Amino acid sequence: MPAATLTAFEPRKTPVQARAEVTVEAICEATIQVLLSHGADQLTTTRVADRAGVSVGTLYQYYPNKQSLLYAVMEEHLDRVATAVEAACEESCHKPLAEMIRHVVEEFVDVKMDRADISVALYQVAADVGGPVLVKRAGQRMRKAVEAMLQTAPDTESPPDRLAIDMMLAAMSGVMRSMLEARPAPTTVRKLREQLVLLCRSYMAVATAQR
Amino acid sequence: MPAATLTAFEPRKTPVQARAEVTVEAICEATIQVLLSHGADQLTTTRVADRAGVSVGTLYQYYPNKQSLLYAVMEEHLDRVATAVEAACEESCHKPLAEMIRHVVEEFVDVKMDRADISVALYQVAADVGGPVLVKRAGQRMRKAVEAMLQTAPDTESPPDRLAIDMMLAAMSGVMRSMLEARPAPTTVRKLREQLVLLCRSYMAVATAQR
Amino acid sequence: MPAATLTAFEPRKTPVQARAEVTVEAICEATIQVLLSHGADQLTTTRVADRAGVSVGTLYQYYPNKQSLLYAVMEEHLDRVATAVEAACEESCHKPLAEMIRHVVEEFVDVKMDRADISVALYQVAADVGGPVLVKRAGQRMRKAVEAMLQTAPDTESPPDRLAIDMMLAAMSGVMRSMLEARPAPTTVRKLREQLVLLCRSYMAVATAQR
Amino acid sequence: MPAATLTAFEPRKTPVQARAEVTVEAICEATIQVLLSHGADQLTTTRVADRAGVSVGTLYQYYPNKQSLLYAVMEEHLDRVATAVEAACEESCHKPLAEMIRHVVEEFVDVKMDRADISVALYQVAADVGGPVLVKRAGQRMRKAVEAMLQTAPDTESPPDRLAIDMMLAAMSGVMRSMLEARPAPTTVRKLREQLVLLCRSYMAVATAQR
DNA sequence: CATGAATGAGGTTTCATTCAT
DNA sequence: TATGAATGAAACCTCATTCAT
Repeated sequence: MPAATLTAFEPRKTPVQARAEVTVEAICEATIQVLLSHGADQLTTTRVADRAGVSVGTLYQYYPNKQSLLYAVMEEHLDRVATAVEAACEESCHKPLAEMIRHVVEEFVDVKMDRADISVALYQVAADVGGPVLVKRAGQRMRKAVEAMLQTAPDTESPPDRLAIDMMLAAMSGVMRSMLEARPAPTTVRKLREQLVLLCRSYMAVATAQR
Repeated sequence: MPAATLTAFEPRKTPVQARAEVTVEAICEATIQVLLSHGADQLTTTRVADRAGVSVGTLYQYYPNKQSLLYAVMEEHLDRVATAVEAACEESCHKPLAEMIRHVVEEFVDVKMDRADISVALYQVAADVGGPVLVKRAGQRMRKAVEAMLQTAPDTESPPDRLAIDMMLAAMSGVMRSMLEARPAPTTVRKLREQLVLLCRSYMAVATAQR
Repeated sequence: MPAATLTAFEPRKTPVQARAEVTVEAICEATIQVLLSHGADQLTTTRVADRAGVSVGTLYQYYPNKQSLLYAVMEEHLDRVATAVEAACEESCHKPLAEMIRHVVEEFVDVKMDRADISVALYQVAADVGGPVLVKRAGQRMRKAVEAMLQTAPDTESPPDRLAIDMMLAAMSGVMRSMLEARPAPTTVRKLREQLVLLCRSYMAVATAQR
Repeated sequence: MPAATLTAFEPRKTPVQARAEVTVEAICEATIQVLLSHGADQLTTTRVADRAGVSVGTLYQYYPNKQSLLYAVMEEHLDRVATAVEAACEESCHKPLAEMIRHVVEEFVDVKMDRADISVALYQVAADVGGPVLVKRAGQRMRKAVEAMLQTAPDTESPPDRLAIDMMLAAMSGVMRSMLEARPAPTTVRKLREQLVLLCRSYMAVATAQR
């Protein structure tokens, strides 16, 4: 995959007028809808524009090409997730380790489930150019946030190292993905979330003790 | 995504002559190479045929369409993984829980790393039609194998339930994926593998105690 | 031949802008030209587009597939013929039988000869999916028109039945076809037309007497 | 349609061995079956070979190309029809005009209906290269035969001219075609055949009187 | 700014035909 | 002679993108 400068995916212009704001939002939402209803390989710019109720020309006013559209949707989603995790981390500083983990895990699961449709839709394009980079970037933000939080844990002398945190986050992603693809009932979601808390806690406990 | 009969992905004919056998293998291998060198959206049947050193026509003698090609490669890979895990489970019956987990996890990591190229390549097409189904199927095989193995653990009265096993497998997949995408050095692989053993062990311990 | 929904041949969209109107007409005309110059099996969408002076893409904006193109041309032609016959029938109501027949036959021959090129071209595709249906439909329109006309003949007590009218129409078609394929000189056309009038008149006379 | 030497359609070799005879027959029959079950545009050499129970290679032993296959089937069919008409003509020499017509028309209808499947199947390919020529040739044979027969009619001083005979034959073809495509019940066939006799008789009467 | 007609490169797939076995 | 794997030209059709209105 020839790396193609990532700047090529930046949106073309930031909407200034209110009307434009609405249009952009509609296009993003339409992208997700099309992704879910037709699949990644059936996603065409015309279809997205149709769904959004605008013409192709208009779509190209805001996004220089198809990739940038997917890139933007993905970026926004990952940003929302990373931001939520960061917030949870900050709120949980200085609390006991077990509580920290619970908060972070629950927040992570909730923000993903909140827009489960987007999460699922994006798995189809995550592997595209730009996807892995964005995922990595969001991962690093979360890693840093968790790391900082753990430093403040009152009941932990030597907090887990980076590698352990990455492990945990990777495990969380894996569980999340398998959950999303199974489209479970709300009660099941709660049960799984609880189990994920346990999984992360037990691993963090081990990873802490290790050092 | 209207489900489109899965039979549409079945290979067209099984080669009978010796040279045909070679051809089919070459096509599969070429598919992976192209996936890695050009990416999923640049994978064209012509390119695959070229890489395999045959004509497009020949490719279509064995696979009815592009999807079936990817489907076949994926199926084979997932089968290899599931089979390896099943074998590991069988071998570890009646051993202590900790040993069971180590064996299974190590086998899983090893079989994935053994053909890391394929694993990585397939992440790009896993979301396509047919992918999720195959993944689920392989997941179920592994779940059953692990479940059966755990029943024989001498040091565990009430083994973890299905949900817990699924959790663990999902976590393993997530960690594996993040590992593969980072393309780590062999020493790092070993360290990560060890950590994954710890993660699974600790969770299994908790999940067992719970009941 | 599994019947394949006929709706699959409907034009894709009706042109709204003026230039589009021109484009569609050019494509239809080009189809006939290619049919005549290259034959049905050498008719390719690219060739038609070339001849029409547009790109393939444009062709596919208006016709969902190759068949629909031929279907449209055929439909228009048959409609023109059926309409002409219907008009002739209406005009001849209440006139003597002999005059009726003359008028209808002459109109039929003339409308076919008027666009002899199209008539000939379409014989090549008439057997395709959709063709027979359209032919039958046009045939029924003509049958009904003739039937209604004959009811008003002042010199005929019991007009010929459906079967006889169908016979006559079939005979007319057969003669027409053999005429068109022979590409006769205008004088010959007039002679043949006159003979066809005689043939139809004599048969109608017999068919009337019969009852 | 660039005329392409017609010799290109001649069968490759005449089978000498009995086994080959069977093979050739099977291929011809298969051609018709495929034409009827799949349509002209779905007729592929492989499909015909499959249906005939031989390999493509074998098919190409007897026919140099696809066209020659269709050509051969068509030629045989038209020959059978023309021969039947010629025979009928000869048998009817010196009989009264009305009887002549009845015999010829009935023979024509019967020989077509006898292998109605072939007749129908061939309408699909009649327009192809070679088709019109063969049709014309058969038409001429029939025209000559009818002409010769009419010369011997005891009750006709000046028999109809060529043009009139061609008219009649063309009308017969048209009626036949419309009959075949309607796939009528045997009783209907008899009724239609009787009507066709009337049509031809009445026209011949007129055409005779005219001179 | 918005529209949507037009473009055409390029992808998928078929199939007549050949030729080594 | 029969087979059927291999070929590759060429067909159909899509869709990202542009630009005149």
